[in-house]
Amino acid sequence: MAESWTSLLVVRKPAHLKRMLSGRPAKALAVNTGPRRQLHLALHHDDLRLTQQQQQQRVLLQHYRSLGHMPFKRPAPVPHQGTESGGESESSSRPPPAKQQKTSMQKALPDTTVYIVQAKLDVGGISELFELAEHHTKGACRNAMDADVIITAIAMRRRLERHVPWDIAETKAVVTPAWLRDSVDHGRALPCGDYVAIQDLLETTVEHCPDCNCKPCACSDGDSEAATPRFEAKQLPSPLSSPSTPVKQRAMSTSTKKEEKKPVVPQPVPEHLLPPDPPIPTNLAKLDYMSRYACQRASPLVCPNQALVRELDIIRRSRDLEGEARSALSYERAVSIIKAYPHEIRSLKQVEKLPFIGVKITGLIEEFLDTGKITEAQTINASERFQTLSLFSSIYGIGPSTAIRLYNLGLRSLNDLEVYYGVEPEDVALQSQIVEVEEKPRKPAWQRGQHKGDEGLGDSWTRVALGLREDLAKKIPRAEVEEMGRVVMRELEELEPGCVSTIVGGYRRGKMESNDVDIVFTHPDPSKVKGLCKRLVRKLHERGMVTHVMHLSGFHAHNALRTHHWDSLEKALTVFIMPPSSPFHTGVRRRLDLIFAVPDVYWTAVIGWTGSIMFQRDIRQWAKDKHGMKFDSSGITRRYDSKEFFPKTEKEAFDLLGLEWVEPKWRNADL
DNA sequence: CGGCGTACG
DNA sequence: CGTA
DNA sequence: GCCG
Repeated sequence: MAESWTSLLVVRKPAHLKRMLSGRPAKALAVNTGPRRQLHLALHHDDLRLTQQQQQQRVLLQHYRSLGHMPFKRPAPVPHQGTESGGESESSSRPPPAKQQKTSMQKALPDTTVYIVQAKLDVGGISELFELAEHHTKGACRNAMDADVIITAIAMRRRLERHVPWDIAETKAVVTPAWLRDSVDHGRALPCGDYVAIQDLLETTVEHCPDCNCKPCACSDGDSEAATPRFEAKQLPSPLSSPSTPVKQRAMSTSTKKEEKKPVVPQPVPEHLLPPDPPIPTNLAKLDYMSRYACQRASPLVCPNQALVRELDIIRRSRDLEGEARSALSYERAVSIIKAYPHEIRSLKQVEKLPFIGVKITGLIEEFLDTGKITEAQTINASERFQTLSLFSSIYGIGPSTAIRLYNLGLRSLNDLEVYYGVEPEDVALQSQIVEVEEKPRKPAWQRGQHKGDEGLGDSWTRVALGLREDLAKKIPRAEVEEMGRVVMRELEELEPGCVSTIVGGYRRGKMESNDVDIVFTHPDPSKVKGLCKRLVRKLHERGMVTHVMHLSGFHAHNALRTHHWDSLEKALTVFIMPPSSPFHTGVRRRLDLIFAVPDVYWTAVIGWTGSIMFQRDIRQWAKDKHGMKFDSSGITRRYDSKEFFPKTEKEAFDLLGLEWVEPKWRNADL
């Protein structure tokens, strides 16, 4: 069913290239137009000898270079990083860009109000147009109806109709972005006929063009808020919380102040769906750092033995990458138990009694106590193999198995991967603009790869992921996480007033920087929730804030007798980009996960998505071992009679399982 | 020696 | 297999 | 790799 809007948008590096696409006719370009196809074929066979592979690689690389494009700079293969708690130093945490400089120059179009259709524009283009609009016109308005001129990169009527009602479009000049640029350059409105965006609208566009004679502006002043591309966002510099305090968002019951006509009383959100006020403190004395369950321990973000834990985690990651999942699990547990140990470890005796510390790991700790390091970890970390596998599996969609396969093929760098997956120089250039890719009914990865066959080498999905990596590798500062929450909430509020949300994930556990943003939503009225996820994603997508949808699922309720209610959640895994109107706009794309839960399972969803992974795992384990209950993010079920429990608050869920209350900031059971 | 969290695409 |  |  109409997945048309689900199409993926590939947006890249708008910065310096955006000018280039100005006059060009809007045109969708397939990612997979590969004159390079043949070249891939040579690589499709797994069974080629390795040396042969490497030769192929070399040939490709040479070819690549001969094209004269040095495929954009890559962040140096992260030597691994993260020092102490204050180990940012990333360029990512730069302050929000100062708002555009107010020029006092004469406006080229002082009486013209424009409406900018963001669809099909890349971020750079959007922000450029908004800036032009702000500086050189009367302003950009929020509703097409209020504008004199509509600016769009869309060329097809059907497509435009999704964003602007046709009958309104017929009363405006509808032009391409080039019109605004050129008009600004010329210091006056140019004839719109030359820039008409959609042929069907040529006549009306000419008729309503603000060139030559000055028509009265149609944009009502009543819409002052929208007239200048919003400054509201910066109003609230997020007094939100101290770094380690978890933050939940309240539904802003004050939605649209102008519309209060209906007897639809803005019914207050039920207390229990909001975070407890005052927050519930953790009784550390009741927790037990010796417990086998992470959910019974207090695990701080940074522990007294952080250096040791980091060494062990290197080994853990290595085991994971090498496919030794079980071994990795043991290291994970060891890390976890040490993370909760409240003192600096000075002697082996302190450690020997801890669970999950066996022979092997005791030995490693002993070495660490003696020498301050663990040789095995150092060796691993210094190895090309480890560094490369880490790098490869940092790409979304590439896990340990694929990483090893690629490594065995002789690939070593992202550049190699790009060649292998057929990212071409022209693609790189293309990435500055919008590229549409059909959402293909692609077979899942586990069905390809089964030895021989096509391996899905030219897999456009992986290419997209490669292109995104540079951005997604960057950490997200807390303040930006909060802004993302606000921005998304604002859109949701327009869609369905009265929603409640909690930003979960590492952010909620107090991390200063996050790798992604997870938000759990609900609405007091359960019937309002169904389909909301898709609707929100669609809206964000139309607004240009969601550029990719990597996964989208609705809930199947308790249908098949198979497994009961599994997934009474809707979730969307997306790529988000801050709108240009936000003071936090940087153009860096971020992973954003949206989870919609009916109110009954809201708090279990929040618990589940708050993590950490080990904490979550052990909650499940605890629920099973001690209570014969099954816990997951969509509910708590008693195993013998399948009775479901729906805790009304987060604390109630802990009570139900006989667990001491543990604040999110004490749930950092993983490194 | 079996089990290690669990579900989904 | 990869992701949450 | 560790536990029961």
